[in-house]
Amino acid sequence: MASKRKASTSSKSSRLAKRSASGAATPQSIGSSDEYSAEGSEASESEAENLSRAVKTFSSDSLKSRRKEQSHTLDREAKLNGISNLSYLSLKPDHENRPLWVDAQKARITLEHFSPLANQAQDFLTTIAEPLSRPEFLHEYALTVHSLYAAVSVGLVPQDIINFLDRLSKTPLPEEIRSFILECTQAFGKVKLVLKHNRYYLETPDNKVLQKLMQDEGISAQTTGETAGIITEKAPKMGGLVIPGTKDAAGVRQQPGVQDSDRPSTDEQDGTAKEDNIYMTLREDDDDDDEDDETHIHSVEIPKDGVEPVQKRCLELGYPVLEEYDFHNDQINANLDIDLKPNTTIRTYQEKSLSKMFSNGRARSGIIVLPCGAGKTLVGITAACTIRKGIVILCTSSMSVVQWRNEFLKWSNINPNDIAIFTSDHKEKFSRNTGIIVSTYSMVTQTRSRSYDAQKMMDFMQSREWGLMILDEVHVVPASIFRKVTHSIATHSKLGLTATLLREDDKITDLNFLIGPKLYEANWMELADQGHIAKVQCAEVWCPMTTEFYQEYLRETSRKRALLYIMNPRKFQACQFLIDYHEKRRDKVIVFSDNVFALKAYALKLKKFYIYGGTPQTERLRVLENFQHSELVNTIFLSKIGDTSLDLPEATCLIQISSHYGSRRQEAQRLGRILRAKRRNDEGFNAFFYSLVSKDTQEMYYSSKRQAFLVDQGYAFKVITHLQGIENLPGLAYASPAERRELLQEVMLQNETSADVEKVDDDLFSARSGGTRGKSSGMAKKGARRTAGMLSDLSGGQDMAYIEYNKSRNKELKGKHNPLFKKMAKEQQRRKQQRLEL
DNA sequence: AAGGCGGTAA
DNA sequence: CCCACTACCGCCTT
Repeated sequence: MASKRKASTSSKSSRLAKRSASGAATPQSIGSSDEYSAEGSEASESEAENLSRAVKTFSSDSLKSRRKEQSHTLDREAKLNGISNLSYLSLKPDHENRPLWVDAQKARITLEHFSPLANQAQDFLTTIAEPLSRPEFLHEYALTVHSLYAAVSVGLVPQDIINFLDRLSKTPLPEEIRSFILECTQAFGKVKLVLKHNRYYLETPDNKVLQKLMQDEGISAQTTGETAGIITEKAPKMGGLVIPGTKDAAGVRQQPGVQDSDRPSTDEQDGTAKEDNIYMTLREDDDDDDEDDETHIHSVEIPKDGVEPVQKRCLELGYPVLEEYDFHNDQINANLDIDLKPNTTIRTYQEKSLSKMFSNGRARSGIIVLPCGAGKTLVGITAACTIRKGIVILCTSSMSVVQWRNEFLKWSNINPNDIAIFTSDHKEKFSRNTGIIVSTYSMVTQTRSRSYDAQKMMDFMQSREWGLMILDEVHVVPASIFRKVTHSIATHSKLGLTATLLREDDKITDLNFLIGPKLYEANWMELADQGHIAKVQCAEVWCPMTTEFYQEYLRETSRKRALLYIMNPRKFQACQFLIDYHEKRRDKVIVFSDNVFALKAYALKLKKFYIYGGTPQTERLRVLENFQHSELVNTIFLSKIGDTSLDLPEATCLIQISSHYGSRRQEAQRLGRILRAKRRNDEGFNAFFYSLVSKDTQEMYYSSKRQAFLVDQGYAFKVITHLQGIENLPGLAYASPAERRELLQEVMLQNETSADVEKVDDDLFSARSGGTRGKSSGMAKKGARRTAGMLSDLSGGQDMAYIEYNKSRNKELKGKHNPLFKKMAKEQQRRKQQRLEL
């Protein structure tokens, strides 16, 4: 649940370990300033200062993470000798067959991923614990209050969890863990919010709990009035409902509408079956235990507008309210005529995630976490096809609104008239008595005056009851405004979808009561191994600062430093080289830059198209279209517009040149842009992800922070300190000190006048002929072509103490000018023409 | 079609 | 600890 994975010391340490392991560089090697001496010694003093700071950063990090490392050491030793360092506990005789280590003090669980039982264990662990890091061999999980909450909410009882851990642990389950689980879970899952016959009920099998809650002023205040009073009735028998693990467990299968062909292929079913066995055996163990408690349920009705405060209050009291929707028995809301198309197949993990949602025959609210490109949309659609009531879908941008609608039409048999779009320029309604509405968060949460149509539409949405609300990119919801959606529209259940359930603030835990617990989180590496998403080679390219730039860097206030390390000529060269290399491999390259100035500067200098916020819609589309289909456009530059709100074509290589904040979410999201890549190279990678980092600057720190999430997902970042052959790249930019000085001046000028961005835009590279903002995106005027010829002048080249990365590359790196430029020039002409005509 | 505005991330 | 700061979004109005 609490996917609040701050870039914790633990992740840092594992990252550091990885860096050293890659053999390219260790933190210590930063200390050797030899590399810089070639370029002038006057800066060396301040450099040394900076270096020692860098070293200090790393070492203090490693100090902080000592605990983690210790635990790793324990694990390693334990693994090697078969002797437990958790020596206060005795190993079970057959411990070798059991894959789990349970650390009672930290409530951590370590899974030996090489164990034959690992797969079964992993499924269960992701249900009951928070995955901290999942590299190749040892996976670490944390048992937390939130993760146990999630476990209970998908239908596990405490004894399930204890039995499971006890069974798979190498040692007898520590008493602390046992009591921790019992303590946490006794209050969880006891209270449910159920919507029956259009009324909300707070429901619990434990009358004492309800009594206790009713004694709370905040809650009783909401339940007085004509609806007051506790109702006690017999609990519905599990009749049509199912428990996790039985062969009907997957909610999708209960639906008669879902065809047999939707079943996973046979080998996939094996996986499910194994998982079933675990559940089954566990169930047998405790079948009798919870029988007596659950024969009666006690409930109290809550008026609609009381739901939100009660929910919040219950959480504060330690009784988080589960939301479930008994859609089978909802006679009030009209059924929606929708099914998956017969030939639609759902992948195992998609089915698994949905089975968490529907395992008891009701729809429970919660969050499903799948990496980009793993088919989140199809999960949402299948959920919609299971519930088959009115559906609201909320997205972050109007672009994805259109995509969602298209996906619905593609995967389901929904009548196009039954699925309506509600954005600023589309205000449709569905024609019949129920249907699907796709909208944006901002449309629904609009605080200021609405246009007449929008108001009418909102009234409509609020006047009726919806079966399911799908919250796309659900990690945005904790923002103060967006969270309004969770109660401004009446909906029986909520499904949050996201690839990266993390934020740099701590609001992510709010999702627990705003939407529900995390029902499922996929393992990126596993999906990559199964071929569902691309295998990505991640690399961090360390670019030393040139002397001139580093001097200014040290002089500047932190505010102005960013541009210096982004515009670092060495970084530019690395970027140029990588683009060249990957274009020759026929890769499609996307270059990301947060900084718009740098974005333009890079793109114009390299004569590539770029898209940023100010680029008009038509031009964006044209550039993307060309990038996707034209042989001539193989590289585009994108601002952070590409992070979210752009429907990007498939790329196979991604280069990040500026990323000066430590946003793990952004990093993951960007990586997601290449997860759909299909083509495979000799080493088995589909795609490449480079982060260009200026050495010995703040960027190093941010970069490691940003990578924390991906590292926890099991990605290894290779450190590259030398791009083999870069010195010989024809037309290498900024090869001469004069050019670099010129660039530096431009950067300094930009820093001076950054207030007046427009002005600088216009004259800095004189790349365009006036016009309003955005019109320039595209390319430099023809004629600015740089020629090779500065190669002899590579005075700065030898100071790059690079280590070789890949020997086999750039055999064929003989420059040949791309006809792209001509084509771009034509394009530019045409655009100008168009502008004149308009 | 463009600018104002309020909103978000970090 | 909170706040930087910039770039971006979508919606509404003109």
